[in-house]
Amino acid sequence: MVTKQLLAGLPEDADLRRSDSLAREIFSDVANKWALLIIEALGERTLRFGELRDEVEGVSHKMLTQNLRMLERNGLVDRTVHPTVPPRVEYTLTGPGRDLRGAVDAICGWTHQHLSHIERARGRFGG
Amino acid sequence: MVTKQLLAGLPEDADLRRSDSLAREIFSDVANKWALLIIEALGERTLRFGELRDEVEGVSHKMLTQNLRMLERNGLVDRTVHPTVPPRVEYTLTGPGRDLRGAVDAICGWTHQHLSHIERARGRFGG
DNA sequence: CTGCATCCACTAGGATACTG
DNA sequence: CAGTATCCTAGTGGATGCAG
Repeated sequence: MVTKQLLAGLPEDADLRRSDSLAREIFSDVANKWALLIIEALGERTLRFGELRDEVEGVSHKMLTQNLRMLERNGLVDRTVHPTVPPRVEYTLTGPGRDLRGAVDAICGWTHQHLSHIERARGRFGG
Repeated sequence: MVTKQLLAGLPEDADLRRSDSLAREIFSDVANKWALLIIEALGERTLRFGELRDEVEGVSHKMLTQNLRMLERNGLVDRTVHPTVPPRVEYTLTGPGRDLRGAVDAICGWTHQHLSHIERARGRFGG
C-alpha cells in the first residue's frame, strides 16, 4: 500500500495505526497546490503577508491565511508578529519547511520540462 | 512570482502567456493528493484498476477514475484495455510519469522523517 | 471488472465588510 | 497591514445504479 510505503522504517507496534493516519493527514495537508506554491514562494526569504499575496499568483486573502495557519501548525513556517502600527507580520520557512523545497523544486522543474510533451498528449487524447 | 520561476528558461515572447497558464494548470493537476498517491502506487509496476483501488488507501471508485483520466490526458500514465470478458484494464506510468516519482518519493520521505517534529509543533500550536 | 451517470451532502474558495 | 467572520456559489467527492 502507498501508506505502508509512507511509513517504511517507522517504529512499529501500537503507534503504527496512529502514525499511519497522522502521516496521511500531513501528506494531505502538504500535497496541495497552495501549500506547495507558498513554500516555493518563500524559499530562503522572509516575506510579509502582503508580499506573499503578491508573490503567489492568484491566491486569495482567505486561502493564503488558511494555508499559512496550516503550515504554521505543522511547523513548516515561522510567523513573527512585530507589534507596530500598522502591524508587520513576517513569514519564513523552518528547517523542515526548507527540507521540502527540494521536492517542490523538482515538481516545478518537471512541469516546465514536460510542457510540450503534455501539450501533445492532450492533443492525442482529445482526437 | 512563483509562476515566473515555474517558467524559468522557457522560450519567451508570444508563447509566454499561454505557457504560463498551461504550466499553472498542469501544476494544479499534478499537485494534488490523489494524483501523487496514484503515481507513488504505480511506481515501476503495471496495475489493474481494482488493484490500484486496493493500493491507494481510501480512494473512491470515482476519484480513482477521474484522476486516472486526468493523468492519462496529461500523458503521465498509459491505459491498456484488453478486450476480454470480463474486461481487463492496465495502468502504467509513462516516461514523464516516472520522472515525477523522485519528487513524490521525496515528499513521502519528508513526511515520515518529520512526523515527530510536526506532532510537537502541533502540540505547541494548540497550547 | 471497468466505467459512466446521477443524486446529494459538504467543503472549497471568492467577495465583502469589519476589527485591532 | 493583517486577521477574522459572514455570505454565497461552484465544485468536490461519496454512494449508488446501470451498462458494456
